[in-house]
Amino acid sequence: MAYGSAVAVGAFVLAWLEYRHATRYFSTDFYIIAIAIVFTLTGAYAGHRLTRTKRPADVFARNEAALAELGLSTREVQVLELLAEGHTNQKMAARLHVSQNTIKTHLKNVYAKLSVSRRTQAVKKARDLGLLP
Amino acid sequence: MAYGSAVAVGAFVLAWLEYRHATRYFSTDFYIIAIAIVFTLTGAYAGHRLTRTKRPADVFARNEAALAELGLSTREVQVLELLAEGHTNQKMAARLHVSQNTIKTHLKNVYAKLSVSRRTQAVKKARDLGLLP
DNA sequence: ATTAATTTCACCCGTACGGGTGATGGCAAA
DNA sequence: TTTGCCATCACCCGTACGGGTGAAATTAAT
Repeated sequence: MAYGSAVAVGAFVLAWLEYRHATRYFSTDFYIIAIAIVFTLTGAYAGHRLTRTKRPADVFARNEAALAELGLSTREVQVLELLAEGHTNQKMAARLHVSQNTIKTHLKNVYAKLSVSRRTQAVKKARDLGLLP
Repeated sequence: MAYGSAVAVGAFVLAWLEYRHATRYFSTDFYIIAIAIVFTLTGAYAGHRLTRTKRPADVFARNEAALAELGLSTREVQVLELLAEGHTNQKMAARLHVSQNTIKTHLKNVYAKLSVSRRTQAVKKARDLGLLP
């Protein structure tokens, strides 16, 4: 890839410099310094390309430890996710095919386990604990 | 720093090699290749150190473009931030030294500008737009 | 100087939400 | 089998919240 190309270019430059070297047009020191500079830059570019972290495909990993410690059930986590999406109790009920009262019950349990009293606080705390993206 | 040290070491190696070069112990090609390798590695290290992004101290950069496009005022953004913290209208009012009615007014404007109707939705949308961390 | 945007505040109304209590059936572990 | 957790649902009560309207003071731009 890019590194290979860079190495190829470097090799070419090296060969070219050696050819010129044979003509004794410049001093040996000049060639050595030139080579040092060229390869430093080549290496810098390669180092940059090869070691930079790839971010885009950043996948969320739920903090299962915190989840277990809090004792949140699967249903409660589902409600928590819908909560973070900004849904009303009504829409959550529709989404999970249960009554609003059931949603309210789950929410109360979530609030209790997260030690909060309002939905925005629940979302924030869940996010801080790594329970939500 | 690290780059400076690397350059110093490289310079030393260069000097050392030149010294040895004077003795004609190895061929010129050997020195050139050795220098190429050393500087490639030095450059690779420097390139890695200098261009890698510092993730740990990841600073949040607000999406000013979206902010301007939505026409959110500074006060409205402040309320939005407190909202994301999970505060009630009462606490927001206390924090900003204004009445709850003022907070409610700001919130209404925020909702209108974000095209949402509830606080959790506002927080989610603001986050998606890069207005909040 | 007039206009426009911002910030502040008030009142009313209706609903969404939070808190408490209690109840049912299922399912799994002790 | 009994104990405990989970999921489901209901009712009540009170407050927080959302929506509408209106308005005054301040500041910035025209």
